[in-house]
Amino acid sequence: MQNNNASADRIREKKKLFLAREQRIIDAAVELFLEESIDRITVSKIALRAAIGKGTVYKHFLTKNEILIRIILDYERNITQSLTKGIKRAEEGDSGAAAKSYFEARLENPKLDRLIQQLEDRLLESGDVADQVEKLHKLRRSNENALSGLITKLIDRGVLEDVPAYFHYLACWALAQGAVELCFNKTWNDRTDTEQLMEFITNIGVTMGNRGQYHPDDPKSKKDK
Amino acid sequence: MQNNNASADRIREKKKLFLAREQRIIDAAVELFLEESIDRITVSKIALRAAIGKGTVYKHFLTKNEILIRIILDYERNITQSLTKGIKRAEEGDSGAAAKSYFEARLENPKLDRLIQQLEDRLLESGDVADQVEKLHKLRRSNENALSGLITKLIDRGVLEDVPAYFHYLACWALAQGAVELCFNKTWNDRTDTEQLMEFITNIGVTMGNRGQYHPDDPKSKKDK
Amino acid sequence: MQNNNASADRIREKKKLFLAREQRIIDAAVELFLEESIDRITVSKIALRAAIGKGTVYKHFLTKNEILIRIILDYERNITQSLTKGIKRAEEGDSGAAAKSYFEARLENPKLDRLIQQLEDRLLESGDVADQVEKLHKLRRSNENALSGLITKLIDRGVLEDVPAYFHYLACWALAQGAVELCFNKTWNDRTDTEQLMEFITNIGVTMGNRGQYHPDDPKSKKDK
Amino acid sequence: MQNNNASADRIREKKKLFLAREQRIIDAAVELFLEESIDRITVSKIALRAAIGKGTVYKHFLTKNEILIRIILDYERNITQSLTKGIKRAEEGDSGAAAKSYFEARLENPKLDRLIQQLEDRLLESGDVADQVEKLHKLRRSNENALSGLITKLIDRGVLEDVPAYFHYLACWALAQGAVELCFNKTWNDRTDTEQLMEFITNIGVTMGNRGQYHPDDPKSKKDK
DNA sequence: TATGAATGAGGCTTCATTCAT
DNA sequence: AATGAATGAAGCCTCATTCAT
Repeated sequence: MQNNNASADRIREKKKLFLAREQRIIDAAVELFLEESIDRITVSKIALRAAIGKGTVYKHFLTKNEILIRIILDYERNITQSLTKGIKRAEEGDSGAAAKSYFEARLENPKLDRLIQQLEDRLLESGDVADQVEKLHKLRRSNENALSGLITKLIDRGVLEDVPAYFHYLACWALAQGAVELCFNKTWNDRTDTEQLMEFITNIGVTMGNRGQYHPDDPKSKKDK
Repeated sequence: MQNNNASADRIREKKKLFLAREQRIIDAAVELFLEESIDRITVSKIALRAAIGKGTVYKHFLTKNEILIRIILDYERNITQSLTKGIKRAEEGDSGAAAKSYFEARLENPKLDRLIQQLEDRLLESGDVADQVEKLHKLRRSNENALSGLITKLIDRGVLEDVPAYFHYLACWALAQGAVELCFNKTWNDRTDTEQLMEFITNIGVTMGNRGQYHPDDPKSKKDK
Repeated sequence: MQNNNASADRIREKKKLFLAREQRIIDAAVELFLEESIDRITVSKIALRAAIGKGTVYKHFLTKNEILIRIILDYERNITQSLTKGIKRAEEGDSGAAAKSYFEARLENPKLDRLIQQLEDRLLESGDVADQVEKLHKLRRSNENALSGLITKLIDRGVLEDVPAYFHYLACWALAQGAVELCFNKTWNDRTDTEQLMEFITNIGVTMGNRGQYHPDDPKSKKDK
Repeated sequence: MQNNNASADRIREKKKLFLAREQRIIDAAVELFLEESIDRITVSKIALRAAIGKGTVYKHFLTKNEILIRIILDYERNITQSLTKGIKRAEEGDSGAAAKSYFEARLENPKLDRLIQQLEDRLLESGDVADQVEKLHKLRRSNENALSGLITKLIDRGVLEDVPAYFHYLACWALAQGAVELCFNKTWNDRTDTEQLMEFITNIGVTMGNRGQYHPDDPKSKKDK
């Protein structure tokens, strides 16, 4: 009995170590990706940074791409959490809270957010890890569902423009995506007041799609304002 | 005399052929990039598609990256043209025309626009062709200057929010950038009504930053609406 | 404890194997270089001859040139050993021993010696591996220093002509260099008595620079003999 | 008749231009080889420097190697001339004149002499242009013959050691070869008094092989001195 | 006749992945 | 179980030579 306990403990202990090491790999990879050009990060370098053998990496991840998708998923889960909180606050009355939370989460560490986008580009093009990618899409769609209800209510209450709910959500996503890109585009990123600019954009994100701004097929819409 | 003319003609003819072939290389490259993962397009494949020898590519471009930057510059010049026309119309009275032109140009062929962004990412990370990249940035900054005057006037006339002119421009850039990304992000691009969505976003782009939507440091700003 | 020992043993064993393989690469390269034109030896061929994968070569040497410099250094170290012994014998009384040892070492395998010279030419022109080349020069200069003392003594004893010590050393180097070249110059190397010729030259090397043969600025010097 | 003359003139004129251009190619090649690493000189660069089209080079030389062998032959012919004069003077009484002329010719422009050696290395290894190489060897052997008579006389007169005549010639060649190498070997060529060193070596070349310095198979020979 | 654009074989190097220890 | 040496496919680029104009 005691033996069983002891061995069970040992197994649990090992599992914990194993998971910790897995996290070390992920962390090492993210660190390196943030430091240097993505193309120049090799599995060797990741192993070195994680202070384990190259072969060991392959005990945790079947391919290099599995590391990438894992990084992306971790990040997306983080975004989801923030968004969930925002939705909750929005349902409690603060109509812009969801969008705000979303923007803040994505702009909190724009460099990382951009990295994720780039990893995603590489990954989707490569074609493998299709099942993992599907997971990512499911996660995002679940966010969408959570939002849809909220947005529909806001449309009903006349706060938001009456277009399909996901128009609002995706416009928001697009602006956030672009804002992040903006932060790191070499053409623009020598501005000194990035912070205020991001605030400006966040505000646009929060108010865009509000009623009174979009009047399809109505040539007089502009006069209405 | 006749001889001179004849030989001059021949030389001109040759130059034309040479340039035509250069364009064939570019076209072949773009085609392939649009068809398949960027990483998987090799100089060999480009040459094959352009129906020329691999070595010939290097008569036209010093390195593979020079092909990429050339594609990007060609595209950016195209955008610039559209924008210039839009600015002109805006100055003739249609205040939203510049933003509209810009969005339309970038969303006309979103797949290509997205390709350009991705090529740029790759290129900047690679580090070489720095001088060509500088050209690109100059082109973009010249666009910015052209816009600044217009935006300033619109701010003075009270149409746009009173923030630094480039806030408006960059917000616009960011939304366009994100919209393009949206079109091809695998998570979202199975929608059927992408066109209307893009119209929705374009409209946001045209109206965003208009007065009455952004009230920094004013907690009551939302009530004002 | 036993485990530790066992694993330490295994590690040592591995290191030995690794070094053995490195030597195999070197040997294969030298073999090939001696068999065929230097230009035609590729990394692929070396790997093939060493019976390893092409990529493995790069685990041992950063570039192809590193293989070359390594061959050169190995050879130069060998020469240094012979020379050191010769200097020792010279200091024990046999005044010509140093020069003799040097000539014998370089003429022992003239084909190899010539290969080394050619590799060096290629290497210096290529420009990289500058630091390794510096090592080579240091090695040679240390030989020079070892000789300088000896030569100075011989000058003091009136055995050698009173010119800067390195005149003697470098004249010796030059003759040896030329003798090697001679062995393999296609114009001359169809002689049948190369061995006696080399003996003749070695003797010149041993006696050249002896007093009574060089009288700079002294028009009567020839009469003195 | 006049027509014939005129056309003959034109043909002669053309031939002259053709030969002049051929020389331009040779000169351009030598210039470039002296300026930069041999490997880095391409046919393109040579044509550019000679201010003609690349294709035109191939009207004059069947392959790149033919340019090399031509440079070598031109140089060797030059050496031959100097040597011939030296032999003449030697036969008029100045016994060391031949060796002296030879050394002076080869050390007059050591950089060029070394280039020739290097080109020869490249060429012989490459295997083609065998017939041209044969020409080179013939030229050298004819020099040898011219010398042999002289040397035999000097041996008979007791000036030179009684060994096969070509021993003397080849020892001389070897020392000259090595001296040139010495001038440009990176390990040694930071000396400041190269000129005196070369004078020292030339003197060795002139006196080496003189009677009284070489006593094969005679253990007492050293005491004789 | 002179040209130079076109060619493509072939070189060096990188790196994800495997597997014996 | 962890390791890291070994692998070889695949990429980019060079350049001697050809040939149509």
